[in-house]
Amino acid sequence: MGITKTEFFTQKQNDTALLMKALGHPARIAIIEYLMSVDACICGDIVNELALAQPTVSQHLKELKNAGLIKGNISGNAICYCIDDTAINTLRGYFLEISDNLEKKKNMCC
Amino acid sequence: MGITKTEFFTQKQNDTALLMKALGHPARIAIIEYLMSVDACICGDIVNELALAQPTVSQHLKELKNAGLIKGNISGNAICYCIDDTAINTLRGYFLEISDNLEKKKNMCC
DNA sequence: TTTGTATATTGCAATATTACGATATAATTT
DNA sequence: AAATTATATCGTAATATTGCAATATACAAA
Repeated sequence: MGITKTEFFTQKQNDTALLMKALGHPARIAIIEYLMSVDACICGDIVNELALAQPTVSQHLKELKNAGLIKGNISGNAICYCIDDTAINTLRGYFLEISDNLEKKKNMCC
Repeated sequence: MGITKTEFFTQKQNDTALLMKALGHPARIAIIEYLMSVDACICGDIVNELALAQPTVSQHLKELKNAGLIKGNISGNAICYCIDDTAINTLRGYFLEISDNLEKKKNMCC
């Protein structure tokens, strides 16, 4: 059907999946990496950086924003986007937890 | 168009996006968390766990496997799936790096 | 060897995503 | 105010994803 059955999963599982999904496109990875590499962060720079059309970049920025991965401040007639550390820290914690867990039961399986 | 323009991004960006995308669905998050929670790991258990039909679960397992997030060993007429720590460590490292980077330039932007 | 059990594959309908031209909005400059 | 600049939204075509019934495969047990 193409429709995800979110009702069968926990809130946390759905939230985690949404965060990961938002990062599941190279353009959005590139945006995050670009925002990480610069101090100033204006949307126009991202459009120039990405080799995608401006509406496409705008759409990707919107998805990152909806997921809570970036935040945008209006700054004159431009918009300053930057990474939201809350989401990043959530994901950092998530993978640290899995990694620690795997470390503990090394060679217990497969 | 619906087709991702991978040629505009680096190999690493595309690879990272594929890993993230594989985790961008609650069923696949649930599978990873289930594999983490148990010592034995047989596909049938996952089907019982998930409230999704067997072909659907099989498809999600395939995607996780293609992404390198899990590996499967044939064990009799069942298959033993478990988490591949290499991919998890890659993700852990990725988010640690971003997190560290954000820490450094605290309040530099937005 | 037939029957059962476990998993994968195929085929397809419903829905979502990607990309972008055209256009809208909103602040800035002239 | 008109023109310019920066970004968002709309509409739409192409493609991808999700989910599952039906079926195939492959091993195990009787």
